Amino acid sequence: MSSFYSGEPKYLISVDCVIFGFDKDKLKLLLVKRMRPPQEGDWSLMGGFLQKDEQLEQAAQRILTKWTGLEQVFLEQFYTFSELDRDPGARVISSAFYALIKIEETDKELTKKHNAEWIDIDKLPELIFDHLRMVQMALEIIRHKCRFEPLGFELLPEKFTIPQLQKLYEAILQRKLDNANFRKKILSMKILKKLDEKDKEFSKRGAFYYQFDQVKYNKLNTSGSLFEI
Amino acid sequence: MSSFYSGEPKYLISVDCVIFGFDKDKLKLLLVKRMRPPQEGDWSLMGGFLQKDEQLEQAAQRILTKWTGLEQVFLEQFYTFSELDRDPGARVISSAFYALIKIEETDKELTKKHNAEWIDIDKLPELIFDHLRMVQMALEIIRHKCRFEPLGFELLPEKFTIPQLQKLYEAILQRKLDNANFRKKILSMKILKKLDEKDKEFSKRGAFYYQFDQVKYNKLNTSGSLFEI
DNA sequence: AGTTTAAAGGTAAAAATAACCTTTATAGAA
DNA sequence: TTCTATAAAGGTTATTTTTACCTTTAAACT
Repeated sequence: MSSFYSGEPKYLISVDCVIFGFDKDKLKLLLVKRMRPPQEGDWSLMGGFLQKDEQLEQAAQRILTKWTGLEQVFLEQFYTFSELDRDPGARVISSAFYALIKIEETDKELTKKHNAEWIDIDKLPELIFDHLRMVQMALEIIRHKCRFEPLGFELLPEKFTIPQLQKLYEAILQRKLDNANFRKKILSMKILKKLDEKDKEFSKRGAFYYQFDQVKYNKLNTSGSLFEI
Repeated sequence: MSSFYSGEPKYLISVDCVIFGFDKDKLKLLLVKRMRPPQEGDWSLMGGFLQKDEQLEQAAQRILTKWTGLEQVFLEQFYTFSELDRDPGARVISSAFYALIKIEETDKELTKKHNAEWIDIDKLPELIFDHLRMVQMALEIIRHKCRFEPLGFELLPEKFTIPQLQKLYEAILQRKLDNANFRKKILSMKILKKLDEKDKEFSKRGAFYYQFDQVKYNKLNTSGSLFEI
């Protein structure tokens, strides 16, 4: 049956991952200093070639795990790049994914071992190939998407405070939000579970910890009304 | 330099196009009855293999032109499908695009010659491979996207009436809209140019024709305020 | 001239948003 | 022990937006 396709060209396919994290009120990106040619010493996203027994999503997961130790994280394909000369080494079609992860859950040893570093989103170094374009496209998408889907919680620890959540949205959306109105809005959705424990790191009074309630969110979502910041 | 990549597997890459049109108040899809194996006689999206000298976007445009005669239309990549057995004939990675086109501008001869037909979106036949999944994903995306970007105008003739535009949005969003409120909203954006010509096909009074004003839209867009239905 | 119909314009209640102000809990200083 | 400073959290009000629904209008056809 494959004879119908004989004669058609074949291509190398790679997967590149734009990995976002949040730390100290800043949106960060996990980048790696290439330890091997081509362009040894330059910064790049983490990537790898699609293997015969896997699909793109699995390859992306494999790469993410290799660099962070994490499994089961928010990981989505967003575009496949195919410019003829995007990789000067060969014609490589690259499917790009973005991941939103909780930095504190990553395997620091692994990150260090692979020469990867968390870089502030507005202090990016030069990146190889079309990786900067990938980052920009991913940013644009999550900036839009975070307003309609509960992405924010993917970047925070299991337990977080409302002010922390607000800081995260301010970092993603690049603008100040009114704290009273933000609190009202997020609490009115009834998708957070209040814990009776406080975080006193940032204030004397302390801020209550909350947890995202996936079950309540699913109900909200299927009932038609939707999450919106 | 390509020696760094030697030993990595290569794949067939195809492009599939989900082509949307709008006619008689119905959202439609251009589908084709396969004239050659595999699965001869079955319905499918229009597709083709990525050629050596082109990138995915160009391949999609080539395929679109082949079946409709159109160039310069709204065409966007939305996902790359890579399930191991998605095509029983061989391992084929397929990048899927959706197109929004004005049916009346298509080359009817060409469509007919290639055995393609416009099918009502809620009367879809069985589709080969994972093409139904592609259609569903594309639908989901344009349903969301049409609320924030002026996609609608891509599906209507250059000149259209407000009631026509409303019918289109009702078809995409699958719900009735209040005609007075719809009119107010769309006109308040000031992105339409009123012509002094009426369409009297659907009412005795007749409805004024309007044109989408891309320049005004760009101003609206860059000035921060945004299109929203 | 009267009837019918969709287009187009208008209005008022309700809901959501935005701006801003007040109170509260607590650590650390006085 | 009391005072002070600060961020958290709650409250108030004006403004804007949305929603539902009603009225008028233009033109074809009786």
